[in-house]
Amino acid sequence: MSRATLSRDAIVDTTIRLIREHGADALTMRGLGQALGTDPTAVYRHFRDKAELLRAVSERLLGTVTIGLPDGHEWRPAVVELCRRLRRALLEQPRLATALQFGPPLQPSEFAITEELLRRFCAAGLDIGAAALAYHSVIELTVGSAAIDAAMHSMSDRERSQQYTRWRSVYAALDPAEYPETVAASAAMYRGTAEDRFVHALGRLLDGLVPTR
Amino acid sequence: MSRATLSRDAIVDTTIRLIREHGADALTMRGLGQALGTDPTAVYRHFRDKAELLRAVSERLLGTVTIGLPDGHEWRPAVVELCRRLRRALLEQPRLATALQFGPPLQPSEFAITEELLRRFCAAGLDIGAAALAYHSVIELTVGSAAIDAAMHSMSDRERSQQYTRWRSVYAALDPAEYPETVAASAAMYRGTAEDRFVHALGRLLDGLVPTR
DNA sequence: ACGATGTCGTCAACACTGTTGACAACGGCG
DNA sequence: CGCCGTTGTCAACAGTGTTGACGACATCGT
Repeated sequence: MSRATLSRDAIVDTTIRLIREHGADALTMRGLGQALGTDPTAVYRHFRDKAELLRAVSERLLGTVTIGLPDGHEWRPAVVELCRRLRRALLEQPRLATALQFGPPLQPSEFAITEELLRRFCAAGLDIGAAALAYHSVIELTVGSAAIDAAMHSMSDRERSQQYTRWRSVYAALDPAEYPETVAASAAMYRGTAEDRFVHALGRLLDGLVPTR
Repeated sequence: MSRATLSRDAIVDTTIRLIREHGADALTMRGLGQALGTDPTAVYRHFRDKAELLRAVSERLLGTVTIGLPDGHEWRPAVVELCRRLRRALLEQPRLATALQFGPPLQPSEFAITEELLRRFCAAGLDIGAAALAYHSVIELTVGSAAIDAAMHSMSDRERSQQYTRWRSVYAALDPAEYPETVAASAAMYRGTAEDRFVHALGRLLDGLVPTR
């Protein structure tokens, strides 16, 4: 049992790996210690508590969102791509959605995301106030899509499609007298991937936010 | 120490009260038992586990969403009002957002919400497939707005506005060279109430979802 | 070169969580 | 009356995040 030496980066690495493999809820300090090959409490030499560790994890995940974005003067593909990436990052860590509201020790990567979105909306012709509103709107949609899809995200493609099918059949089996539209729409519910549905919703939201004069 | 007799309804009542007073995270079975004046484990005679109790809580909260909705042939005010109510219900129990994805023992009140939204979208002239997409879009936005606002919701009005102000000053204090738009928009960020911002976003989303031919 | 200093992994323990099984008091039924 | 199922009580278990004392190690100043 060699005395492995840790670092913040190494801890964040295996934390993300564990979350990817077993889900965020299954992340435990003891399990983390075992995966690191050290005593669980060794992590506390590098992070004050679990919350700070998770903040570092979110910072790592959010850091990849804004890099290498398409840089043309077309605002819309850039916004869509940024939101897709943000959604994927949020999906990796469901609690991250609520952790966004932790008050003014904000993460640098969050500032980068905010700046990028505001810049694109201004480039689209919105004044600064409308850009701020658009920013809030887009973030809310993205967070919501990630939150709803979070539970399904840990399943395999096969399981997920099975789940969607089961879902649809539940809708289809409702009493047509009480839920006529739901029964009629059952085949169309949860169609395609969750990301497809999100991109569609985002497109309609952008249509409404940036009127094509 | 009189042997108080419980019921599912009474347990759900005080559970909601505790969540309202101390937040959902602070809800513990021992605390619940104390508030009920019984042994904590007595709750397990009425609910299999904490998850089932929370499902009953969400069913109770979601049940109020669809009742007494404005019933004219104008679809838009009805959709907005329903989403506002849904958002408020979700705010009361943050975990409820993710709990929505718990698979086919769905709650009756969820079906009622789905049916109502689909009906209104069909009344707005959408075909059934577009109505399903609109349903998903609107739900995602509502859940996201609730999730983001959840942390602030437990604070008093005074605390909340202080928090918003602090937030804005953090944005304003950023390096203008690196984050020009954010600094410029700082005064416009988090303006008004969170519900105002949500209603605005929902309006723009509906504009995009239901084109005015 | 060597002792001091501070970093960092280890171990035991604490307070807390949800949950279970044995026990007993109670009320309704034959 | 006597039985029995319902339901509150109690002790206990496994698991969680976290803390403080301990000790090995590397680094640094003289």
